Amino acid sequence: MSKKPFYITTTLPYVNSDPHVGFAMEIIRADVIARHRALTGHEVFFNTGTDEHGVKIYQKAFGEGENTQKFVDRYVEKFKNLKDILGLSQDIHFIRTTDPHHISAAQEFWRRCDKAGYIYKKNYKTKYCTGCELEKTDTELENGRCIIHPTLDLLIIEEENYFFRFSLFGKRLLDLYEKTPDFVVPNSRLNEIRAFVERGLEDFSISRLASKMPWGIAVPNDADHVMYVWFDALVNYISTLGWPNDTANFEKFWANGTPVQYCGKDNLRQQAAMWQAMLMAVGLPNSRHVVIDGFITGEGGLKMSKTLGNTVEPIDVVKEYDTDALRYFVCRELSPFEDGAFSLEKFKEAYNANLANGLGNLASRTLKMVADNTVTIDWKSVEDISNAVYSSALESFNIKAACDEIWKLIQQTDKLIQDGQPFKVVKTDPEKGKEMIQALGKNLYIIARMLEPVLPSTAETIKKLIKEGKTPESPLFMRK
RNA sequence: CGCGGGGUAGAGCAACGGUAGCUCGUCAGGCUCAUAACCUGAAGAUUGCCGGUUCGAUUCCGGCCCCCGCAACCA
Repeated sequence: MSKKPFYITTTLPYVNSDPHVGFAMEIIRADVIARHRALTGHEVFFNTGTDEHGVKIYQKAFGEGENTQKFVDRYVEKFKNLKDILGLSQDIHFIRTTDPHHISAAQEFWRRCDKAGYIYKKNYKTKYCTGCELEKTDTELENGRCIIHPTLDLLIIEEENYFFRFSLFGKRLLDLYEKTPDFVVPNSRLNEIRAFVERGLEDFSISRLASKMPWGIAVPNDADHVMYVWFDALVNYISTLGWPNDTANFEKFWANGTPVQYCGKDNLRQQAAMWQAMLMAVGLPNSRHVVIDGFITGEGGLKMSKTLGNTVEPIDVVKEYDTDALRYFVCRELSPFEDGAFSLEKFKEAYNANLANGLGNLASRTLKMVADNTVTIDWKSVEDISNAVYSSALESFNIKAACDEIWKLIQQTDKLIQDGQPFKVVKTDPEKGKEMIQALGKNLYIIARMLEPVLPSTAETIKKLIKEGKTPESPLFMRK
């Protein structure tokens, strides 16, 4: 039986700082979807990587007196380490925008865009603060002045940039949203991007002067310019597949697959509009789904910030609680599409209630009865998951709803034990008692099967214990 | 009239035109297989404010107040 191709990617985090919990959430969720697809007969191509060009990285490396390439090489390792820290799929693809293949792919993409007539040159005005010696964007200004140097006037600098004719794609983008209403998930974000496109699009700049900022991919046939990092970075979604050279993988996973892109809500425009217009410009098929995550906020729903001291480092959480606990929190305790608050207090509460007391305790009590009464669990009979709510939730990227379904079964099984009291029955009517325990064991196996995409290592442990008829040597999740 | 999200029990969330549910916490009872875990029950909400539509609105419409994020060349 040939497997259906399935492609999923995260955005590429920018490597100017350590991986933060928001990206951890994004990639864990993408991993859950990827694992679910792999478990349901798909051949999965799961992409992530690092975005390594641009002025911020150039400046930061410069500021630290380090060679830019060495600087990014060093940071990339931190992102590659996420694979183990977060328990990601072993076969995840990791692309760097400094990979030679990606560089040539981005240049080819540019050429095709240019050839199709969607790139042109024009003057571009920037605001420059002589205090910071930096160009400023409007968001970095207050009352038309630099926040750090409010007494200085800003210099207006004019330079030539290449622009992408984004303005020509409004109609086609709206058609795309119209034709595929689940193109952007959730629906509220589709409305948002539609409203944005309806308001009218402006062409955007896609290059920078190499004399000012050399850390970028060279623009074909113009040594004076490098690509603006957005243009370069977005191409990774297809360069990772080998495009334009390896068309086999591209055809299979992108053109004939259903490419899914996960991203944070700050990336809505880039992923759901700009990138889609770029694809249209070169005549390539659009993505199939763009799934938008909310932000993780700190205590009290406030933006996480170092000064407020409400930041949470994923690696610290994993050190104290383990990978699956973090995966659990991200998948079930945070809203699947809206902002959600992450505090250690909340984390501990959820951990104790649902992993230690809920899942872990149920596994302990069930497995104890199974082992003490030497009951053999007919796990093969429940190998297939036939829970429609669970499956359709995962297919529509509502991981939380899928998890709720698992915890519903955990609760039901706890109640089954309480109501039926098999531990008592087995003493007076062994046959009937064992039958009841057999049913509990099957339930636990179903729970483990459903947990596989979400808590892969815990699921594996439980399945193994059931098959061997053993009890856990130590609690699956120690109470904290 | 820039855009979007939100205001529901002590806290965090869910739901929906027709008795407002869940988790944590609190109180009472039960069970003992289990990680002082598990099960049951109780207390606790005039669903931000005002008006409208309706037999009936928390849910639809209008207005107002408050909170948060974004406002594209910030990668």
